[in-house]
Amino acid sequence: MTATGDQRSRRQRNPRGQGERLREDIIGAASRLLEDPAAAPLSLRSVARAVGVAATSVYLHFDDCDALVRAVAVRHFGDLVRVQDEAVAGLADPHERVHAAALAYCDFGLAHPGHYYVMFSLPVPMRPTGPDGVRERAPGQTALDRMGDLVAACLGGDPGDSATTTTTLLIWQQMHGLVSLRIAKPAFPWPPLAETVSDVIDRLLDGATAQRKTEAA
Amino acid sequence: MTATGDQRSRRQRNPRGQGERLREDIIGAASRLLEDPAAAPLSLRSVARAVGVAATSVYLHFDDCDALVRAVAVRHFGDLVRVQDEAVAGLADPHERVHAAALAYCDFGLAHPGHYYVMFSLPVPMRPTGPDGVRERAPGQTALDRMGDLVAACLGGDPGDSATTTTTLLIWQQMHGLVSLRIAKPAFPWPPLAETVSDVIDRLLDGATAQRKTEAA
DNA sequence: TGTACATCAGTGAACGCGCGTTCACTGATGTAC
DNA sequence: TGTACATCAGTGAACGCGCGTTCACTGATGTAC
Repeated sequence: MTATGDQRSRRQRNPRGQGERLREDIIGAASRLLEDPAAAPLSLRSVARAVGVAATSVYLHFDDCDALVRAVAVRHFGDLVRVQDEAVAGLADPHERVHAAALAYCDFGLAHPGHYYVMFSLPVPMRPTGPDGVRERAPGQTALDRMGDLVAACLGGDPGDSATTTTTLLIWQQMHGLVSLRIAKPAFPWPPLAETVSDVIDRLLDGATAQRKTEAA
Repeated sequence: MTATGDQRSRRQRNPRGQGERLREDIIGAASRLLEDPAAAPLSLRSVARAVGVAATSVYLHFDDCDALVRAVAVRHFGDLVRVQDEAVAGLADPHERVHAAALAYCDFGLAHPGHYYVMFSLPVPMRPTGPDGVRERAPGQTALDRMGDLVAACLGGDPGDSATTTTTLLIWQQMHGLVSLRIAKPAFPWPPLAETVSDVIDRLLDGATAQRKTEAA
């Protein structure tokens, strides 16, 4: 119980040149408020209250609530990529690597349902154009590309070929369906997670190799 | 342009004994307001305005906004079952029937993204207990059971056996992932719908028969 | 070394709005006697 | 046949609340001369 543990107290002003630290604090507080997927929608004032700052101060770093939510999503997309990278780090077998990455994805989503919801379900467009009107890279693209590399290694193809991209998309859709349904319907009698993931990844990968054989014949 | 087309006009009171018709009108108006998944969250007052009725009149039929949203979801779960039944009606081949039902599910979700969102993504619990405290049947259960029957016919098993329920769940998760990601990420370069559905349903069904062979050997 | 000025990192009061919820009320239509 | 009463299907004003957004302001810290 330190003094900084009291979120309602007024926070001390940052020293000169450190104004960007408030930006990070705001993203952190918004992230905490978004942890519960069933909580009330985020408001500028609730974030300001959680940070211990005047409501107007949020405007110093974010145009509006959507911009803040996008920043939270971007931060957690980074976390997701990191978690998946760590999950496959010690593994050599390509199949094992795909299984591990898929399971890590599901674990991440189910451990942070509110953040997962913000990343993949909230109808807030992901900054389709940058400040110069230039189309930016979608923040989740890196996670998908990583999975594409793992699948390519598994199927013995290039990350860009048709079988790989198709199978990668199917895996993504499957993992997303699994996670978001478990979040939305917690009362449903879901089977154990690891078995389901292992089973379905095998089916999707086997389907790709079966198609390759048919095409070759 | 009839007089009834003006949603802002005050509506005429129902005749005696027909008070339940307002309930249907409220559900209809709420459904229309929920059509756009990116629209503002439903409010009692917006619904009352759309129906042309005083805000307090909504209370005559619904305890709160969540109860109304649940009623909208239940109505559309009924539509989903109907659409899937129609899709398989003329088909005899068990594989074709699963494919048709899966495609109908996706078409339904993509044609009504806002309603799909309310049914499967909104964190409003689906009336977990009835008025007597008795646990009620989840409104989406019928749709899932129907798919279970189709899959059972395809795999040559019972609707309740392990291979069937597992495969049915995987198909549901895949369809849900496909639909909800296309709704949430419309800018992504998605492949043609029918081909994707056909491909992945084959992979998931083939995986089940492959497992059965392995177990038998 | 002093001092005027600029910049930085915010603050605080005020606004109008839509919301959920409450309360007493209304006016048409049926029904008992 | 008349009339008092009950019921039905709503209405309308009012409340307090939290919200996004605006505007001018503050007070500490640096910097030019």
